[in-house]
Amino acid sequence: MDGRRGFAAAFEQLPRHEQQQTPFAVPAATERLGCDACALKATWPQITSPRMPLSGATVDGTILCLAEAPGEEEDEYGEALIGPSGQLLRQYIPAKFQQQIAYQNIVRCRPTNNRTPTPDEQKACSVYLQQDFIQLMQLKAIIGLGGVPLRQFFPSAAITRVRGLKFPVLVADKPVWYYPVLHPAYVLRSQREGFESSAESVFRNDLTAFFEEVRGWPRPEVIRLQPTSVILPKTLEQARQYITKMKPPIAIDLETSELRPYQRGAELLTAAFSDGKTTIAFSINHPRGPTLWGLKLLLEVAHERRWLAHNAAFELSWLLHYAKGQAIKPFDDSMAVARLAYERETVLDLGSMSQIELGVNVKELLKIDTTQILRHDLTTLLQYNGLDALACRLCWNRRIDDVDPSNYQRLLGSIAATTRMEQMGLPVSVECAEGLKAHWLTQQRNTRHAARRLLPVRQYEQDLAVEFKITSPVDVGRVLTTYGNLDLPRTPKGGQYATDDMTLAKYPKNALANYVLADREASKIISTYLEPTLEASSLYPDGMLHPQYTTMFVATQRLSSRSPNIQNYPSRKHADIRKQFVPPRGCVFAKFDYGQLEARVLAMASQDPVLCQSIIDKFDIHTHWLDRLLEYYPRYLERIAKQTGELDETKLRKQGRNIIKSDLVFNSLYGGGATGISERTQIPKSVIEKLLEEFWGTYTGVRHWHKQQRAEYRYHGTIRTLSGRVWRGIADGNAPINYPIQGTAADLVIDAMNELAELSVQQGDPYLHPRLQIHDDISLFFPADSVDRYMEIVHPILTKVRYDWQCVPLTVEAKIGEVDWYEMHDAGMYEGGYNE
DNA sequence: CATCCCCGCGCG
DNA sequence: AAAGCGCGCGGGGATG
Repeated sequence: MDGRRGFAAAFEQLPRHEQQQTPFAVPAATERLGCDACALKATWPQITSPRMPLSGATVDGTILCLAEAPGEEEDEYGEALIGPSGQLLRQYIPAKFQQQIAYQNIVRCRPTNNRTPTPDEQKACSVYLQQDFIQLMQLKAIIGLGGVPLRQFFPSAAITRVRGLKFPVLVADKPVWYYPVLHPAYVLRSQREGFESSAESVFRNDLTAFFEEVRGWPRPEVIRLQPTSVILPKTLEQARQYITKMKPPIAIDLETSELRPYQRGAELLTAAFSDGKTTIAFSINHPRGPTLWGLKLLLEVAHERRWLAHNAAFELSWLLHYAKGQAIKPFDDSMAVARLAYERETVLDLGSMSQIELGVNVKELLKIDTTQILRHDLTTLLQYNGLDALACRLCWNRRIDDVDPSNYQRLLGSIAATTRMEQMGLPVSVECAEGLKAHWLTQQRNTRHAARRLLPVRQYEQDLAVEFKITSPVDVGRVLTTYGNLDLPRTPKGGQYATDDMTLAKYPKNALANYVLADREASKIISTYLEPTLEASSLYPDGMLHPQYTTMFVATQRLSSRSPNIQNYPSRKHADIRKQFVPPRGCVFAKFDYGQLEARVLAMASQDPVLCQSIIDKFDIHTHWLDRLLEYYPRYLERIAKQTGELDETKLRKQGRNIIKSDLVFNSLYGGGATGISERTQIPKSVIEKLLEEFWGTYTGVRHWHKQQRAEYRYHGTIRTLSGRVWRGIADGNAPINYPIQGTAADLVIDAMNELAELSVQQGDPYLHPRLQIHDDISLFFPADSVDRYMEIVHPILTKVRYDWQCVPLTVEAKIGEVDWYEMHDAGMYEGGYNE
């Protein structure tokens, strides 16, 4: 033997042809007590234990630490979790628990080079695991290390998403808790000299929470969800009898042919109601059995009873569509409950939530392909529909008491507001989009044509006998380096040549580099910003664009938008793309932009006296820091002049101020450092360092708050907004600083958006309803003849003081667009109050 | 042909 | 250690 020991080394000594096979590949080995690897192992005398026995508290253990597979030490000594990973884990086990813990791996042989064991290998070893579970009579909880054991119990989940959340599982027919944590080997890999990585603090915090709480956990319970328990009433009267007995909120689940009722071809197929005890499902307009009463019944519930759904935006959009203006009762949302209770933006789907709350994944019970929904028979679909409603209500019951009411209400409000916003849609000008598209297509043709005539491109095509694709970063990188003699840096990840904007802009005289940039500009504008508008009329019979908002899937709980993403339409260069969006006849665009919202929130969070006072006094800190920079580095404006060709002193200062604002002031306030700032601004690092010393000497309160945020995340694994929302994800770098600011800012805007939306519904006035939300920008359509009146209603709501921590005022800048979303003129700056 | 990742880039 | 953060989308290219 050489220095290496164990099975892997033994394997490497096998003749080559035997190595070719995957060492552990096992065909359907579940009945055999063993796999090829074990058989092989037994033939090697130096391996004493052909299968790894349970270790630690093997008989009366209440907790099982379950890892993936043995490493080198485990393999040699035949004991689980004794190597570096095991040592890291054991470090965090409190002394009083040590006698109660058993240790085991899913797979019992060491995979070559510690590779992940294959599903077949895992399956083969599951027989052993079953024996261990039978042996552990007192087992209460499993601490699952990493993704491999997790997949045995929760196949659809990702470990980084579900870690730190307990859920019930059945082992040897007995329910126990499964508590997933990161794999310690992953933590070790992410470790660096001198301080704790975010993976390590997450790992430590998850384990600490487990040992603090496990004794208080209730007995785990796995719920049985029976498809046959779903009642399928035949008549309206029958159905009504069940519903009158249901306790609110009544969970509603709908099956439809399209996501939104205003899409072309949208059809409401079936519906289900449940109160957690009684569950009914019925057809509405399913082609294999439409009912005349289904829709009527659905609307009766929506109009008369408090209801509930999982991701209520979906059900609400259909209810609003059919209610035709009649009021819908308030609702609950089990997904919103999960969003707040799980303190993360992941594992919120009903399948995951039911696994976590009920110990059973409702989506695994009846396999329905929702993209081919009409292929399933009606009864199966109704049962599936009913189980979803049942699971929704049961999950809601489990967690509703765990969530903060005001944060829950805000989330529900944003669901209602965005759903109505989506439903109303945005009028577009097809003629305008067509004109813009024609212009950009010409642009694109010209650059592509010119690029192909360049010598390096022709040589490249000739030598490699391929067609040069200007849209391919790989092609561009190769041509520019090999045939164009440029020395391009590599991308951090894939090691390809970097051809991004910043890099190519360094070669302003290189013709190909310029064509590439021009082509990217044209392609992006055409495909991302013009084509969606032109497709709107085929997707939506009303001809309007209906971008969809999400309220729960962003870490900070900002909104996000898709199909198309209305939140990233150009606003700086080529802002005229926004001309496609026009107000309805007789209306104007009214756009409200919060001024320096995040800086204000940082002032509220840090209570930094200098920052707070400069905001209250409307002192322009960006100009101040530009002036301070010029003190250290007088040539700065000259340098900008050289780059931009700007000669006017005032304009030059304005340009300088804007660069300092985004690349130095905001960058620093969000945790950026001298290296990055120097790189972006091209100001020498030594200058930046001196300036930053002064900067942080000024904003000591902010610096202290930064430290506090990092510390809270390290010690508790949590990040929270001023409104008390908690996030528990894996945060890298400066997220603990950025998250509370972005999240709090989002809350303030969403509060205002919700209030406007509710007022609009209350007063039956569509002009009070927000139509667009872009983080710190809310737009509405005002009647052209009453702009002033609406302005006076809207701006106080936007700048209202809602929390005691608002120690500086909020401001909004109003703009009015008579013809479109591009040509806008100033319509006032409004400042709200604040708490002294 | 579908799915995934990478790259690049628009917004706040 | 070095690091602003948060998104969605389109195209290329590899993979199965």
